[in-house]
Amino acid sequence: MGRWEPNARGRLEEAALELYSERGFEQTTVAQIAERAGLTERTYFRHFADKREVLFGFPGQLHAGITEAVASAPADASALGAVEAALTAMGAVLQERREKARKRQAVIDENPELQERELIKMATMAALLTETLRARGIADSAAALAAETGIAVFKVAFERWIQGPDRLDLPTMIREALEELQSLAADYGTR
Amino acid sequence: MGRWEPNARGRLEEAALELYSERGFEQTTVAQIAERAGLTERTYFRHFADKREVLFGFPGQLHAGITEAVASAPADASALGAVEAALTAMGAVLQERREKARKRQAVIDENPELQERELIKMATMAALLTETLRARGIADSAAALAAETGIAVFKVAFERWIQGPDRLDLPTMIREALEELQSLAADYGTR
DNA sequence: TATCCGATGTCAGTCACTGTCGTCAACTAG
DNA sequence: CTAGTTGACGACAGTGACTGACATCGGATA
Repeated sequence: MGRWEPNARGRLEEAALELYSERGFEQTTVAQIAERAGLTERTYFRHFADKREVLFGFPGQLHAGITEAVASAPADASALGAVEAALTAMGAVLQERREKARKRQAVIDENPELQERELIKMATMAALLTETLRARGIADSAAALAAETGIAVFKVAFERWIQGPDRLDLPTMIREALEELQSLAADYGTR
Repeated sequence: MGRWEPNARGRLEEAALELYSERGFEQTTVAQIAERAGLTERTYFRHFADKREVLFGFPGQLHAGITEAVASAPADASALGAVEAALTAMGAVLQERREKARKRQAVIDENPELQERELIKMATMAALLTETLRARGIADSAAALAAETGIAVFKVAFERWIQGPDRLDLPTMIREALEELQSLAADYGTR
């Protein structure tokens, strides 16, 4: 056994989510999180770049899923078809941890600073998605547009899912939102 | 004449943009900005909520333009048609201050913290746009989707505009990006 | 066994941001 | 004209996020 308890990072994540839920993000200090995790403030900052990042560790895991899903989409799929594959793959991952996701989202919804961080994570995914689409041979402009639009669709579907009843299926809701967008676009044409 | 030089806020904005451009955002302290503007650090924080906000004052002016543009769109316009009106109105405002916009964007592009703030400003506009569309009688889900998608389109068009040659017209580029999205959506249908 | 390494603790320091209070010109009521 | 009020700012002290430098020690390695 090591000199310290294992999984320091995980303990910090857990302690932070608890404290942020209990007393709010602003009312929690990093020192308190570290203390609850049995560590020091300095060690917190060795694991997370700042006070917010502790809530955003696992989106990193989604990145691998995105590239993978797009890569394994059928070769003849359209740009938005490939996007659909990526988004539903992400959705499937989230579908597992619904309760944690909901608790986390409740904290984020209460604090603008956290919302900023969430947005930039989404933007990062959009950039990654753009890159992956380009790798499929999709033209630059179409790739960027499809990716940005896809993320917008994901946001809408995620919000509906997290706020709706338990039985909802996120991947399904993503597909529905995409189809909805399609019909909006068709209407735009006939304006 | 007053006890102090007029337009303290404007002087702070100018000083900040200069310093951020010269030595970078992180390497600039609020005290330095205040000093260049002939004020104190405390006064800076009376005008701006934090170190970043000094770059994001004028997007607030865009908000009025959005609601106005959507309101004055033809009654029979589609959801994305109304969005087009809002986006091109914003585009027209930015078209005026191209040089300042470019300088500002260069600073933002260098710093993730500033990108976060920019993203949340965009999200705020999306929310406002959603609200305005609902006021036109567009269904909730369609309004949110149209607004989010519209902002995504705006981002793409803005980037092309700010990075492209001087002669480009932002409102035109917004319309082009919207049409491009439309064709992407049509392709999605025939996948 | 000697040495190195990696994760953590300790401590001092900077800077973003806030609360409080004092100052003084301009404005307003009488 | 005088007294009180207000608005914009300066001065000062304090908290907490975040960083750099260095010490510690169990475990892996030569």
